[in-house]
Parts: sequence; structure tokens; C-alpha cells
Amino acid sequence: MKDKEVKTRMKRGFWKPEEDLILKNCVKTHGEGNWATISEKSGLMRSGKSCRLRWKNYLRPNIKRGMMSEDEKDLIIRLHKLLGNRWSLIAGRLPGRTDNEVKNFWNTHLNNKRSCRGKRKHVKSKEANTQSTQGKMQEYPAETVSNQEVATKTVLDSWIEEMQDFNCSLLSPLTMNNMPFLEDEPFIPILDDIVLLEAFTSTGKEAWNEIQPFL
DNA sequence: AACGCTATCAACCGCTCTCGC
DNA sequence: AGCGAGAGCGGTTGATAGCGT
Repeated sequence: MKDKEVKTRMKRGFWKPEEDLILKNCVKTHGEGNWATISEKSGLMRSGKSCRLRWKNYLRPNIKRGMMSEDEKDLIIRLHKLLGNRWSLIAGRLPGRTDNEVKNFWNTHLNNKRSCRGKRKHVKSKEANTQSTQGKMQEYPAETVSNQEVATKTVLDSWIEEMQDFNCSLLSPLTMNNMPFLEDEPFIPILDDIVLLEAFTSTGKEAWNEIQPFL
């Protein structure tokens, strides 16, 4: 009841530039993570959750905004194939991108289920190239792929192959309950804790170091 | 020019996880 | 061990920009 009262008194909706400024200063003063304190001390009448979200998705330093590069798109597709809807994990591999941004990008550009919901009447010219590459991640038309992209794809291919080999040796057979292994949610935590850690600390780390200059 | 429709994305909601007591 | 508070995550919603008719 009390919570509800507090909730209804909280301000909602889009953030104004002046609110952003106040939040930035508060984070500087109280530190990132103390959202309850920030919410209280800022006087913004925003919930701690709301402050956290705004900071994480917009105000945090080194946030990269704007269109996803081809490399980023490719990485998202591949990591999603590997991890499923673990947006924070995927975003963690894309420097400067947020989980919300990756999630939105997936839902609007790459998620076939959603994009097939209604046929697009129009396609913005800037998106034309994106649309044409959907659902064709195994094919790399030579005329559209730069040397950097080839390098990135080669590294990623071998890296993902290694990780999948590792998965198979851990939990073969390849399928469980007639479902592809990687789509089987109960095994995702294993991917997080063991496979990903290993992948990014040994051979995977090397692969990641090779990819990073292109991002 | 006006209207309808769709795509986009910021923000919210509810659930789970983590940590301190 | 159990509980509560706060943080984090993924799914969903709603406002709005912009294109087609």
C-alpha cells in the first residue's frame, strides 16, 4: 500500500535534458549503483529503477549511439544464436552498446517473427541494406563484404566453432529432447558460467582481441 | 493536405537474483 | 536458514516520426 503510494507519486515518462543533468551530477556525487540514494537525493521524483535505466542506456560515458555497423549486426546474430535472448550478455560483447539497444535492434531488424507480423509497406533507404541481409548469415556476397568483415567473420566462425565443439564434448549428444542443444534454455547457465568464461579467457579471449579493433 | 498505418525506440513492469542482516 | 531490500534482466508497451495513399 505504502509502496503503491510512493509509486504513484513518482514521475514517469520521457526524461528532460535538465533531469539528465541532475542525474549525471548525482551519479558523480553518490556513485553508480546507489540508485535508491540517487533517487532520493536528486529530487527528481524518479524511481531508482528509472534513474538506473536512464543512466545505463543514455548517460553513461562511452555510450555508442546510431546505426549498428555490419560487424555489430553480424556479431549480434551470432551471439544470439549462441546465447538466446541474453541481451545483457550480448551487449557486453558490443562495446558502447546497451542491452536495451541490442534488444530493440533485434526485435525490429532481425527478429523474423516480429518483422513478418505485418508486411512493411515502406523501407527507409538507410535500412535497405540491412533488410536485404536478413536471414542470410551463412552467405557473404563477395561484393558487399569488406576485408575487415571477412577478417571478423573468419575469427568469429572459428571461435564459435570452438565453443560449440566444447559444448558438445561437455553435454553430448548434440540434441536434447529433439531440440537443438543451444536453444535449450536449461543449459544456458552452463554456457554463461563455464563456456563463456573459458571462451573469453583462453582461446576465446584471443579471438575477441582479434575482433575488437574492427568494432 | 490530411489521414492511416507501420517502424522505431525510450521507458515501464514484473520477475529473479544477490546480498546484508 | 530465512527474510527483506535493492539491483539487474528480459518482455512489453506506448508515443511519435515518417512514409504511402
